[in-house]
Amino acid sequence: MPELPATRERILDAAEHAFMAHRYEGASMRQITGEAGVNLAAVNYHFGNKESLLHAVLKRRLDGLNQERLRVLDELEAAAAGAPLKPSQIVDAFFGTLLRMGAEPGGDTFMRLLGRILTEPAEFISVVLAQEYADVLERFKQALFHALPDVPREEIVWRFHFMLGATSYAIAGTDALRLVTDWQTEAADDGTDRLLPRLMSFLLGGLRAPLPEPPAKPKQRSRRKTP
Amino acid sequence: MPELPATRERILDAAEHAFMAHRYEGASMRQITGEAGVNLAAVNYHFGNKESLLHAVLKRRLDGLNQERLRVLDELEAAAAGAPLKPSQIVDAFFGTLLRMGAEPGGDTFMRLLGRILTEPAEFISVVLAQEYADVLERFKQALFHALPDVPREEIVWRFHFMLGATSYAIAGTDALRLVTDWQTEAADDGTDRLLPRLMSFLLGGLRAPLPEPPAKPKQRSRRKTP
DNA sequence: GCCGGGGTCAAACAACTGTTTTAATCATAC
DNA sequence: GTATGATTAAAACAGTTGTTTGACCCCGGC
Repeated sequence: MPELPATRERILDAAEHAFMAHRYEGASMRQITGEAGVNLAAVNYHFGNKESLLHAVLKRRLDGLNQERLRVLDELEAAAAGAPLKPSQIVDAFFGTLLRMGAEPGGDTFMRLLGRILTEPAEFISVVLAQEYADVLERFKQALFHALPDVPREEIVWRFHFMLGATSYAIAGTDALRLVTDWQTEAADDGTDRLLPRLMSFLLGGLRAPLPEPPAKPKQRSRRKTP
Repeated sequence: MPELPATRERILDAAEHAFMAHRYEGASMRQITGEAGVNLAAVNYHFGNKESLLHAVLKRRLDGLNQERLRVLDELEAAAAGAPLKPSQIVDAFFGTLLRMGAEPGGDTFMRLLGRILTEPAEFISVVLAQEYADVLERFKQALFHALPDVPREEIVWRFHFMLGATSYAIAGTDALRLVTDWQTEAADDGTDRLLPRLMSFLLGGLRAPLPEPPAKPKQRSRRKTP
């Protein structure tokens, strides 16, 4: 193969960093191309437009991440031989694989980018992520359904949603919420190796929490809320 | 008092909606003033600049919310007479009060705005929220410290962080993650009255989860990770 | 030699950004 | 009535945005 075009990768790296630092709309093409050391028109030449650039940035890492997630899940299910998995195994295969990717060189900036981009209101991002995530999310949902047969599926979907939110904040709001919670004295710079077990125990505790009382039947307890 | 200037409130309402829909940088002054039906220069006349407008939008609701949160906490602590509160009481006073504010007319758009704005990388927003949140967050942290005396304080701070993330996603990502998790069939439009008990049980489960094993001592298990 | 095309470059494009300016309008006080 | 201060109006401000243009370079094939 001929020498790989270095500018494409440099644009992707710079864009990943800029999108992480300033979000999609806040990161300008001139910032990205300036940081990459390439011409302004290079990104339009190689990627078409800004949207496709973000798509390429996400796809570059998400492909590998989701492949790895499915591989781990396949391995677990093969070892279980039909028996339902433990919830902790599934949660670790999904969220643990994500967080461990942050330990790789350069993976931390992408993790923070991912955490921030999930709340973007731009529609095309959601569409991209839906395409990227659809199959793997379905697989993990089914695995959780089998692992927790006595929990209503609707409840599992909700809790999966909550777990996504907690994880996203944990990796994205590293500096945003540091101001809010002002814990500069405690637990500031002890990397992600401590974050992983903390987050995992929180997620599992939430996932296996006792079910909320069925809401629409107020005949058991007649507790009225501030009438 | 003279007739309250209607344009100020209309600007605030329109800005709240626009900031919720397009975030801070994505919402333009012309969108806001156009939606409010006022002149473009009106916002600069009444608020100075765009940053101060966002500050006013947040302050208008956060003041009442935090006052209510502190009031509920005061009431609980007065009723307990020195005894530590139950964690569920504290969590409900903080997050339940927030979610119940979403049930008020117009409160839902602000809740979604709040959930999205917390991950903004712009510094001044974090500064504003730090000023706004500092005292109430400290009060609730202390309450949790007393309620969970055998849990390390560092761990409580982390889990408070996780709870913030899960809540933020639950209220902000109503449409963003609906695409990802494609649950259009299930639990789409049964308002926030069902969300509250679901989220509360998840948060409490995560808050009271068993502590993670102390991480920095790898002499117990010699499991090496993919050498 | 020359030709062709992938890649880079500076420059300009139209559209949009937040903000300011200046004039016009309004209600109220004298 | 006029004067006064607060609000609104249209227009222009300087700057940035993403994208496009057309010339330019370089390198392998003929």
